[in-house]
Amino acid sequence: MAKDFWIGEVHQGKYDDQEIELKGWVHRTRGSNKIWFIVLRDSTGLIQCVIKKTVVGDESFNLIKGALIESSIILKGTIKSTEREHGYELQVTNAKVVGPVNPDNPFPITESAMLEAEGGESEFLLDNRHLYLRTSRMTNMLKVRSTIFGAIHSYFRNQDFIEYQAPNFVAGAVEGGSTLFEVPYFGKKAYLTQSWQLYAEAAMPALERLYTIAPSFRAEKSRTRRHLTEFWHAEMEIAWASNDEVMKYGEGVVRTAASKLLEERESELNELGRDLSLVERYADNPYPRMRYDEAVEILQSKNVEIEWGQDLDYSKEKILTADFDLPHFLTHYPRIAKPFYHRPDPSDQKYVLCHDLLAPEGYGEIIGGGERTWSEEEILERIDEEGTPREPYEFYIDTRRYGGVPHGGFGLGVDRICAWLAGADHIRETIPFPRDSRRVTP
RNA sequence: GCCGACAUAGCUUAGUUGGUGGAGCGGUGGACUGUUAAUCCACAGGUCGCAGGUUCGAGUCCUGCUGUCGGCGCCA
Repeated sequence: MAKDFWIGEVHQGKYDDQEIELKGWVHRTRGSNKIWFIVLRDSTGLIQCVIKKTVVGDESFNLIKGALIESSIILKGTIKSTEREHGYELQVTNAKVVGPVNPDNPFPITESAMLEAEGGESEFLLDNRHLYLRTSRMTNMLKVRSTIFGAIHSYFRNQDFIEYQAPNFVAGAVEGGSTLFEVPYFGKKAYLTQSWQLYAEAAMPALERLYTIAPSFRAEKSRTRRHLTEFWHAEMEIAWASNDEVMKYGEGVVRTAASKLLEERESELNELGRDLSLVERYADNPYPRMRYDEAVEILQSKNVEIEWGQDLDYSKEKILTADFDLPHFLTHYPRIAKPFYHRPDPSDQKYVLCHDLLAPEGYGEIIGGGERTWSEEEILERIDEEGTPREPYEFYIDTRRYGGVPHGGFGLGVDRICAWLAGADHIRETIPFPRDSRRVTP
């Protein structure tokens, strides 16, 4: 039953003139009543298979001719290299249909639906996401995504970080309570987590260097190409580290993801229409750093209405990053613009020791992080000044009561990195079953 | 929460000042011995998102609803 031969291997020249058996799905068909062509797909590529009536016999020929698009089939034959378009062909001697497609209900994703997909994602393709996954665009994107997830894991593990899991059901918010998903919990209320961070800080004194890749949930009615209600969040937390040191890891993990893509997914990126020289630039260059104050000055010089103390929203980020050809770290935001867990800068208490990493090409913020408020006194002051109740954070404050140390971390939007590095038009294109405020199906 | 669009066959869509809804893809039948989004001929496929209204007559005009898409705020 196992599958021994892969289309990708054929194109590497592994089976020239050999007899092999290919298992896969019908991508396209054409032909006459004497010769039939099937472009066969498997997870590794496409190959044209040639079926001649004189070779396989009338019965077999007619059966395979009835295999509609997306039927699963097994074809046995000989691999021949060819001067024609496909490089290699399978000269079929034996054909078998495994899972047919009923002509009354053919595969719904047609050329016309695919043409639409080049520009964006139609309602129809979102409704038929489970079938759209089989198309080359989605397949390429999922391979790119896998490489990025792998790169994040190996980056942290290679530096002795411990992968650590936090609960997804939580009692309180990390920030601004309005974006929590509430779920019934045996007569009580629980929430879906927005971030691993607070639980990571609890384990920081035990593990010192820790990371995760996990889903986070935000009940924001955001309708943008950068937002999902369920997104994959890569987070890290490290003891004894300053804002600067945390940023080095942020830069490191992003550049590692970019170079892994160049190593492993060049052809996929090409097929997705990505300009590889951009990805190379993101892999090979250090990311500049800029203080919030400088960013405000730049914006003011461009006649953008902004006052000191305002957070940088996306419309301002977009103007700021328009001239950037690399991701930039923005640091030292005003204390009043950031939540309580950010540590005030000891050299000027108006600022916090934090950073956002802003991607170029309009992809916006991909990392948010910084140094944490770590003394008991300071965390209580920050919680009170924000008007946040203390009770839900008692466990968090305890981290400071028993041997608090300087520490920091960041959260990285993995789907956003995928969208940016792959050059996707929408974050939805990078995740198999996207969830937003209007869609939880399929 | 706010702003702006759109909804016609399984899919992509055309539809004029309101007058019996067409095409391409996909499907079915047929033709064709090397096709490349194969080609050619024929056929099937429609409660024009839903509910009201105006009118002799509504896919088309008006109102409401629903759904979807795009953008803002919020963030990763």
